[in-house]
Amino acid sequence: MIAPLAKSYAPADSEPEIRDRWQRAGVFSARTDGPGDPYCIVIPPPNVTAPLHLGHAFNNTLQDVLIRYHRMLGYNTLWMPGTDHAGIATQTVVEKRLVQQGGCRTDLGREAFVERVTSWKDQYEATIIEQLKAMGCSCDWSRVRFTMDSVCTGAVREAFFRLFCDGLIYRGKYLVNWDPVTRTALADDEVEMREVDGHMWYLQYPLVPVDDSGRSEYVIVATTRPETMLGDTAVAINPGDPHAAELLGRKILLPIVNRVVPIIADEYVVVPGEPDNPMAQYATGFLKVTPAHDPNDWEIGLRHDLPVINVMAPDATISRDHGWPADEFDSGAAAEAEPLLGLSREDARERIVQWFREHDLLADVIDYRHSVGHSYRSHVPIEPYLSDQWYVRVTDQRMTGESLRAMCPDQHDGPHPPRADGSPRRGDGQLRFFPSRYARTFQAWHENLRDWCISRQLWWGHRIPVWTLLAAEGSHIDEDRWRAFEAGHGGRVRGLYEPGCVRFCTTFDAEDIERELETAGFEQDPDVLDTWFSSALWPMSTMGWPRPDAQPETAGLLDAFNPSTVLCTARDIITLWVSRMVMFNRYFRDGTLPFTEVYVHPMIQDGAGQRMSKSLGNGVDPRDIIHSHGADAMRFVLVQIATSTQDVRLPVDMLCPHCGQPFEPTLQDSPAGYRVAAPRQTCPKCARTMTSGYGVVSGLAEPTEEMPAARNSSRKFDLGRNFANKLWNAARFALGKLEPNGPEATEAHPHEDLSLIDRWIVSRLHRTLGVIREAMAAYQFNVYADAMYELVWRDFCDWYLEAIKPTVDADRTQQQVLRTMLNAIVRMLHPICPFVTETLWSHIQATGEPGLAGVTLAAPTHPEVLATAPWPVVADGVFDKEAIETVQRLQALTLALRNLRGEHNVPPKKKIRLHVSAAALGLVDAGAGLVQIMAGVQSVELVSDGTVPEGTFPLAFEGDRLFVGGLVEAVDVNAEHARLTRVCVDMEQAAVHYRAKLDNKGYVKNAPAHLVQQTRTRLSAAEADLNAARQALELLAEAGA
RNA sequence: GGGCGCUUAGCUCAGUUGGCUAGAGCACCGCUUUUACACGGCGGGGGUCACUGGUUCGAGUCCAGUAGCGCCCA
Repeated sequence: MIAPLAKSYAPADSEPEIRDRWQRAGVFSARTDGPGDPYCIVIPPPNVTAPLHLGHAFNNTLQDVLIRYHRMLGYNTLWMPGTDHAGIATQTVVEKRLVQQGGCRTDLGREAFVERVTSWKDQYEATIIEQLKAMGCSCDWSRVRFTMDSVCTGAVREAFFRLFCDGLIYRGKYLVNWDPVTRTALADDEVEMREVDGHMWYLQYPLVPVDDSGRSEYVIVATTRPETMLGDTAVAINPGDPHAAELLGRKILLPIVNRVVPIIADEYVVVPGEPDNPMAQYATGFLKVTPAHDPNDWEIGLRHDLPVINVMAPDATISRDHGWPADEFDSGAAAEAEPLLGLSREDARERIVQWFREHDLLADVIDYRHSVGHSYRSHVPIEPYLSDQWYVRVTDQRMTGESLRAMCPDQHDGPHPPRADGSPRRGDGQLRFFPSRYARTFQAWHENLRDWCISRQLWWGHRIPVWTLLAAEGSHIDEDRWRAFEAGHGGRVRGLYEPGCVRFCTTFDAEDIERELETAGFEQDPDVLDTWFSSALWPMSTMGWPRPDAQPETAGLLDAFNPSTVLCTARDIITLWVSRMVMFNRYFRDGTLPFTEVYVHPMIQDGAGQRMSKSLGNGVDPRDIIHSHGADAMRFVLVQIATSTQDVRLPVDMLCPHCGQPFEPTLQDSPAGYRVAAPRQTCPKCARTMTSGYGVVSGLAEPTEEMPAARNSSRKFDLGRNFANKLWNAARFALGKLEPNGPEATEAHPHEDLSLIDRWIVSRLHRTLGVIREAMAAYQFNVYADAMYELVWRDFCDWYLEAIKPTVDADRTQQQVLRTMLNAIVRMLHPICPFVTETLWSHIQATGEPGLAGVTLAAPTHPEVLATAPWPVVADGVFDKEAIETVQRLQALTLALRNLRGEHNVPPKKKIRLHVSAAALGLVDAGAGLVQIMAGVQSVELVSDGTVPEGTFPLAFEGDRLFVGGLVEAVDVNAEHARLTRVCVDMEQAAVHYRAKLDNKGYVKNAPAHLVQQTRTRLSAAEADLNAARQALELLAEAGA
């Protein structure tokens, strides 16, 4: 019925069938009325921009481990899957393709373009889901969400409307990262900082004279962007500057435009010669302030209420039409600026510098290397550009205060900010970070928060649900009429009335109102919302908020699973995302948190230590690793490298698609300055060519039949593959030893009746379960993986299976221990390696009932599905300290004997003879044959003191002298002399070390008594072993003489 | 400039309240194709725990400083 196991584990033969089994059984679907406490994880939704790479595989593997582990522990689990529309990123990739094909977004039109992005999204959403399934993720696949599907859209509309009604959304001026080529705003993370060789220009600005003495006075400002001087509205000086007192209150006559601007005092200005500030060497003490074209100057402008003069058009040419006061031209003051109009930023800079030079106002120019933000799309420098944007007032105490108050008190530095009404609220103090240091990042972010600009000049995203009517030139808007309109629609629409302008925000499902508005001449805002707006709602929107019962798949979810248990993410997103989810969930759900724990895991880097990224082209597709090593191997290694401190470097190989050989790819520097695999690669084995992942992503090398895209791999995953195979073969062996058991086998096997090695392995099982329990409570994934490696490979395979080989065939009780151990091990490994364990499960089930006194392995809810099996429970009484200690001593003796065998090159099959003292004989007897089996010992005889058995070598063990015979035909005196000398040196060093400790009066006086005693014991053991080895050397000398 | 990390064997990394002569995997060197496994078994070599100082009976671990690397924020 069940085919015998193949000689080695072949993941590709198992994985598809196992996935089908899970799918058919439907065991990952959550039930809101399920038994057990809720345990819920909401997936950080991957972008639909591109397929997942190993960084995502890492993130999701850890989530799956948590989910599977808690499912087996009996929690009512939900892992909510889904994807993110990723506004600008996705729009950019699609637009890039369009341009490559000779098209253009604006030619296509908004609707057709969005359709195109949607089909891209459909493709990659499917790919991502397929990747997650291939990895074995046990998400609830009946509930997949997308940030722009109808349910999530409903949440976005509701949230926006409520914030709008509550006065938390407003419209304002904002400096955006403007890309003048594509004419859109960019998010901060889409701006690439690049080191640029530029200049620092020192410009002289004349002071407006205070008297008519005719004396010329100047201040000198330093700038890297002289062209922005056209928009200067002040010159700032540090209030601590010695010159401040005499200059404050004076005015500057701005050259070229002849604008009179004040000298103001601001702390931001760097004082020349200031120690510990590298900028001080370039500073003049005077800062030109251009609020419309520099973010820092914008802040200064706000502080001092300065005019804002924008001197550029959206294409970054100099223009008088976008905020430059007309009277400066009308009066003729700015006449000298007129020739500059229409020039590009670069040309204007040249002309302006030339003007200063000609007028003898250019004090100096020096070479200056600095970092400048560039558009990652058009690669031109970003222009900070003033425009109208929508904001969320996150600085409001209802937002940022609630977020800070959510932090658990021991992770919050100082007392929580008080709530206005002083009353405690649900969710207060419940949010905890792992590792705890990330709480500081979270707190610092909120304490320095600025309002959140949520509008984006894009087409792909949630369109802002605001309709605007502007009064026509010279006419008025009948405000009363629109107030009546608002009142007549029962709270489904909300107005914002400004002079010459009415805006309406509508709620979800208000298409009738929207049509009415459009008929009346209102236009919907063309912008879309920042992607993070919908992401911030993700823990609620996926569960159907605000109308969970409107569709069957979300009914009841919100009450059952919000707050979720833990959010798993990398640290780069704590501020952008975690904070906003906390603010929104608390705001909209009466203080309820989106999750109570945040686990921040390390980042996966490539072999050069660079972060793995979709756009960089250094990402490795998890399907490549699944192909080369199997999903379990990948997962095991990922879990094992999930430590709490270090990012993980992953050297990446390429696999030749022609001959299948792995090799290290040739690297080169990309234009953005990263180490990447050259687009075209040649196989060192077969000399044929292929394209790299970077080649494909960058478009520098299109894969063809002769030059296909190569898969990646990494030797890092060999460990996992070997481990899965090891388990497979251990199971194969064990299954061959197990006779089907009858009802009698499920009877209790009293623990004290078991043999030493059986008690030992069950004790190791008990201890391992404890280690895993503690590790998982603290999110120490690597400890879990290492504990399983140790239990399976070292304890179970190396010792237990070898030890029972001579006895297990005839010993039904031992078979029951073996059956129980195998069953427990596959359960315990299942969360990390679900495929190989699930594959073995049916075979293990077929051998009968597991279980021992004190060891409970309850039946799965679906007998054929290991994923539904309960976690093993081992009673504390089963732990046998004596068995652990005795086996440890026997292992030490075995190791000493193996070492001796190794030194003398004794063939594995050759048996040796052991002559021991009474004390050692007791130990060997307690082992009931363990040493004999493990060290290839044929006979053990008692030897009386002082006699040396014929043809033997002495061996120091626990201070005793044992003798080993049958090692070799003829004694190699030199080799043995060398070995014994080495033992003497080792033991002497040890003795010296311990003696020094004990000679230290402070140690004996202050250290805990048990440690001092331990040191004494170790000293005497080392001394005894040293003596034994010395005597052996003497004997050897006599024998050699 | 501020914040958070990191520096331990040739490589990639563990080492949780200070306490075994500092560990693992890979790589390397021997031996080994033994009826679970060569994706294996057995043995071995290999480290001034970045550097300097301090606290302590005792420091890879705590404190201060120095150097180098990385990330986040400005």
